[in-house]
Amino acid sequence: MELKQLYAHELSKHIGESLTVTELEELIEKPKYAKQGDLAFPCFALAKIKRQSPVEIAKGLAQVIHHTLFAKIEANGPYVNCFFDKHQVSAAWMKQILLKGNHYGDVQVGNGEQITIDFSSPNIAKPFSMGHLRSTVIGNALANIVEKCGYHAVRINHLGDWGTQFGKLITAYKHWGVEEKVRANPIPELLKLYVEFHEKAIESPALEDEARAWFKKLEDGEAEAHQLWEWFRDVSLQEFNRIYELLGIHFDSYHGEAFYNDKMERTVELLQEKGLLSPSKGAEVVRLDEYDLPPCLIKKSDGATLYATRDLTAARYRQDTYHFAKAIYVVGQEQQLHFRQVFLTLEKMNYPWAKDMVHVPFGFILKNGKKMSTRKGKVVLLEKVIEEAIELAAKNIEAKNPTLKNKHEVAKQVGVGAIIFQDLRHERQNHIEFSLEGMLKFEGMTGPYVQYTHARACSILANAAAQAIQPSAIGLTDDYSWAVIKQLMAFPNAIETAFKQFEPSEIAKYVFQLSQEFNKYYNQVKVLQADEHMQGRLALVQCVTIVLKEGLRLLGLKAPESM
RNA sequence: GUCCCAGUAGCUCAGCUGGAUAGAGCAACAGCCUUCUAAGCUGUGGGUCGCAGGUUCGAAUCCUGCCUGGGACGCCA
Repeated sequence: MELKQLYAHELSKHIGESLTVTELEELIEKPKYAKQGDLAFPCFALAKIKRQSPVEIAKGLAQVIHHTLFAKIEANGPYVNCFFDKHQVSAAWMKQILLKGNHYGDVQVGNGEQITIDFSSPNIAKPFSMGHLRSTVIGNALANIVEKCGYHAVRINHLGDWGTQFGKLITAYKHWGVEEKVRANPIPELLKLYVEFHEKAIESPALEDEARAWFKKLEDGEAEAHQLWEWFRDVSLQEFNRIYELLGIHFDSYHGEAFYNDKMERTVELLQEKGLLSPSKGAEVVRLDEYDLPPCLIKKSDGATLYATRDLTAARYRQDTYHFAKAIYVVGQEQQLHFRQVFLTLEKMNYPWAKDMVHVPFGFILKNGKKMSTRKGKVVLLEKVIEEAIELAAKNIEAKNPTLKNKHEVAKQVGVGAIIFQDLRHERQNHIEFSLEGMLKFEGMTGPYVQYTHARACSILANAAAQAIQPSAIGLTDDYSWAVIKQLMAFPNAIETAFKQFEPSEIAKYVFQLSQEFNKYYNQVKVLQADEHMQGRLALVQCVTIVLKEGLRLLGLKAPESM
């Protein structure tokens, strides 16, 4: 923030060499209360160096600091509080936002380098549950944020499309499957078959052998096995795509586990060549004793590879293909150990890019304080919840704005927005207690609240345009505008923090706060009132729509102009 | 047993690299629509910041120990 630099610079002129400008900048903070100004410099550190009372130092500094952009410098106890010239600063910032439009807040840390983001990654033939929602929504937001920061995002859906379960699935299908049923209702049918297999296998263990045999055939590329596998994969993907479509999320790659099958051997060879492999209880592992970690398992005792092998292979493939500057994995926190092992193994393989691997873990969705179990069939289906949210949004529109055009589209945007926002407003590491109620809430800290704020603002702009009134970045000085301006100024900062911490909730919190300030403003100030400040107020409103829309976009929400 | 994460208002959560009076949203109660969309705004009540020590001018924030909850810990992913 340039004003902070400016303040640090001005302070530095009177402080001398005891603290550098950057040190000062780090000390300067944003006061808690508006009465305390726009920036505050606490004098404790200085007091220690100069062996003077901080209160005295503050008093002294307050008297000597002057700048045209500062309206007032005030000593308040041990703090030197700085008040900006609202007229000048607000005019300048509004002008900047209007000029940059949706590029306001762009942060140039990246320079077109690629960042791969591995997220969503559902398992074929299994329902898309609430649990997958987190990875999907967080990953997508991170991809948007990363792009906002100057990188190129590669969205990768690492599908769970391989493994012994396909042997079981094929076996079950051959015994009890009906093609038409699967075709009509793929995932539920396939899941039913999968469950049936497990039930029957308890009584007739021969099924397990059969399943193993089918999986072996699949691995050997036998025609029928491969054809069935491909079919299961296709129909599952079609269902997933329906959900991605609803959520407005797309991927650049669907290379899942199966894709790496023929590339695994090379990874094992490389590990061998580098002398990292050691036998252990019949298996092949990479020891990580020096890190005080359990070994990374590469090959089972029967010679088959494991998921660590697959992740190592995928990492190498992605580096070769995309030359990523960072490779992000949006995967649940229960896999933290696994990723540490994989990343350290890459490091032992001497890949310089091993340091660019990052696991972005997130908490579970809990039900009654416990992890939701897929096994017990008590899964809540995401699609159902989305549909319910859309329906509720439609009902609201009917009640509150029945003449709205494209009702259906808006209902979709609002319903989906509620669900995405409900997830992203929480810090990703925290567990989330599953709450249908929470996802179907449109008031308070919700997506619809922010969308509604945006729509209200748009409505003012539309009314103004109808009267041929143009916004103009004229300075505003009242407290309500100023609160909004300050919030607008904080946008780039929110983005930077979100990027540095891989934390979309920073943006969610930000757009909510901006909405709050704007709604207060809206309630207190009549924008379209013909006086000399009207065009300035209009500019403020327009800035708010720009920033809200862009913030929502980063989170993956649409911003309808009316609702 | 070892390691990781969390414990703030009745509920769900903020609180930035320690700083000035502990903050929202739900829920409860009381107000505000002849005026730009009331999916909004205003007000009231509600907190030993898990417990105990320590670091210092100052700790919800940093360190140690303990308690509670969740998770991970070799052939599943």
